[in-house]
Amino acid sequence: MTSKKRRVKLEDIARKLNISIATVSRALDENPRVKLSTREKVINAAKTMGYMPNQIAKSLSSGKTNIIGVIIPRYDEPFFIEVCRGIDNYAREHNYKILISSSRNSFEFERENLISFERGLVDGIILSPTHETEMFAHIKNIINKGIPVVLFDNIREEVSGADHVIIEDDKASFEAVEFLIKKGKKRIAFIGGIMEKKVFQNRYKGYIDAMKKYNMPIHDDLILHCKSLDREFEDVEIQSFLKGVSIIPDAIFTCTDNYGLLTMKTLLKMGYNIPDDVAVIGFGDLGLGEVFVPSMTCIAQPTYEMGQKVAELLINQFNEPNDVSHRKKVVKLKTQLVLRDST
Amino acid sequence: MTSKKRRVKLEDIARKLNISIATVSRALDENPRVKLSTREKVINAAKTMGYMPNQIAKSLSSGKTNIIGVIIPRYDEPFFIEVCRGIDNYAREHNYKILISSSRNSFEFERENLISFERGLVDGIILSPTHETEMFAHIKNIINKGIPVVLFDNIREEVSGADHVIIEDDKASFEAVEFLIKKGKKRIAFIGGIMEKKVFQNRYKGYIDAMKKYNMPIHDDLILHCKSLDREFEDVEIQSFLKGVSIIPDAIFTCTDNYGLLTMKTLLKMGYNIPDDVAVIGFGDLGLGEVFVPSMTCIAQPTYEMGQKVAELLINQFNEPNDVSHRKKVVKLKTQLVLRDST
DNA sequence: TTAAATAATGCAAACGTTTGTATTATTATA
DNA sequence: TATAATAATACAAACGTTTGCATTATTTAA
Repeated sequence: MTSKKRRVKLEDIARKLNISIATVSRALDENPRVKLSTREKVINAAKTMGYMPNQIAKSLSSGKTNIIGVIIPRYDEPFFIEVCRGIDNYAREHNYKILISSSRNSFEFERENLISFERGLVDGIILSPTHETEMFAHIKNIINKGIPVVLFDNIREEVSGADHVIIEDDKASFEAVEFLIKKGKKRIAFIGGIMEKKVFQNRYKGYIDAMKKYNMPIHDDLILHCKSLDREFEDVEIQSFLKGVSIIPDAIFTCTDNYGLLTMKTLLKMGYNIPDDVAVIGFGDLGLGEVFVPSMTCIAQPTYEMGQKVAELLINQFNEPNDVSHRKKVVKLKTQLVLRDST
Repeated sequence: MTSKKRRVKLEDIARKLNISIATVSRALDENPRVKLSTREKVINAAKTMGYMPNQIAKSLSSGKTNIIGVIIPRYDEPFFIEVCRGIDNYAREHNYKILISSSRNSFEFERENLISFERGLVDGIILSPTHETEMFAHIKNIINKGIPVVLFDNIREEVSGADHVIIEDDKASFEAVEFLIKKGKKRIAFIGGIMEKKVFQNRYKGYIDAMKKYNMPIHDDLILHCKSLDREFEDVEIQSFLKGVSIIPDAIFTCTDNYGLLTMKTLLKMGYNIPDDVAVIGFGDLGLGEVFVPSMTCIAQPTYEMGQKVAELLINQFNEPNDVSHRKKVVKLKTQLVLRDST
């Protein structure tokens, strides 16, 4: 077993064929400057010698890594994974790879991740800010260094120089609540998440706006801003909310799929009939809403498309004159109410 | 707005302080060879000048990228994401990043991904082979080039030179079926996946072994090897299976969480009571088994731990004498039957 | 006070490419 | 056949680090 570990490099091919490294490089690039016969010789030699270009050397030389850095708050949320899938798909079609890292819902980790991406490993960054992220200085800092950035989902503050992709959260929840009202529901409860997240602010706003527009009484008692970040505790919180309400709601608008499912679970266990006693709507429509019995009416987000859009914007930035110090594109994606058995 | 785009590099610091690049490099490395006062001057200058090391140059020079390549068959399966989370966690603690790519359930993509990882961007590779993967030549090829490889989950053939991490699939399903038998179930159905996947072969084997051990009649009619790779079609397949069975089962052992949930959904819609008419067991225990009503008994896999283990093995390989041409460690992880309302 | 020992720093090659410019080889033109 | 034009190739710097070895500065010992 001859342990020939050394990688074949351009130099090896060059020496073997008695030509220069530059010619080898250009031949493999199909550069018309090298004679056809030479090119063929080189390509053949490369193949038989098992040549593989060194990506790192290429990157150092060209100043491009063809890697996109992606920072998401967490892995265990289908929404983010689906966005990543969209990013990956678009990126690969354009010859980019993606390097995902999780900020674990922590501003500090987000900052660290961003800093580590400043080390030249990535050509640009896609970021979904944490709920803890209040100051955007770390992001602006990156932008000032000339690294393209696109933000999505939970953006509390518009950042000059970065593109933004968001969902029409307020409009979506307005419509969902309006739908419940038009169905004749009188006591519509709201289950949302931490108000530090812009998306939850907006979804709450949509709820309030719809209620006001139709002159529905707003009971604080029917409103829960879920504080947990962990499924297990969400469950506990929702259970104690539902068991403690003074007025029994006849519909519940929830701000995530998971809130919706947990709500339905608890309602069923409490003996309520869905949708006759209580109707439930979820938000997201990733995965299980369709499988649950009864199936759950959801606001469907174009999650995969969001990923694609985000990647598209970033890659466009790569090709723009990098002088544009105040680029700022905001893309709002539409949602759709998918009706199922829970309403 | 002065558009100073050029990155600060070691040379800039060196020039500013009138010292050599080598000293700057060593100072930032806290190398004791440089005088404390110099080191401090350098560190200060680096900070005020906003120096960020160039990862690519570092990698080229050191021959290490500190990136681990991960290839999974698909993103939209919580199992793989959870494994990745485990990998990421362990990797980060050891100063590695992970670069995930999906083979999209295609052998061809798997091969392409592997080849792209041969270009020196990653220090090692973690791979979960596709169901299409029959020949392991592409993997052996990588190993022969001296790139450390660890395989997990669906391994049809042991690959000399790579570590393996798998679940005790056969044992797990044996125990689950045994549990059903001891509960007095007489007509236990089986819903598995494509038999090209080793994991499904093993889970089927466990079912058969248990049935044989307890002299239970095995009806082909009660066995479904689901062919779909897509949730939507899985649903259709399972529905038509359940509606078409000649004997009504009193228990169904299913080989994934999703099969289990879809089974329960269809049973409920058909008017059966779970678990009184039919008991159901799922496999995986990621996510929704607990939320469904009734909650689903599952075989729980140590998925996150699997990721950690896989990463650990790979990183260990990095530190081994790279001469070991026939290393091969096989790690089998234990499962646990989690009892819930569906049985 | 000088040689020897040690501490601090600098030089330059190496990592494997790309690419502008210089050089050489070949063909076309007169 | 000499010369201009063009085609093919080679040279060498650059990308930003790391690191073995050489050199210079400083301290210690005699």
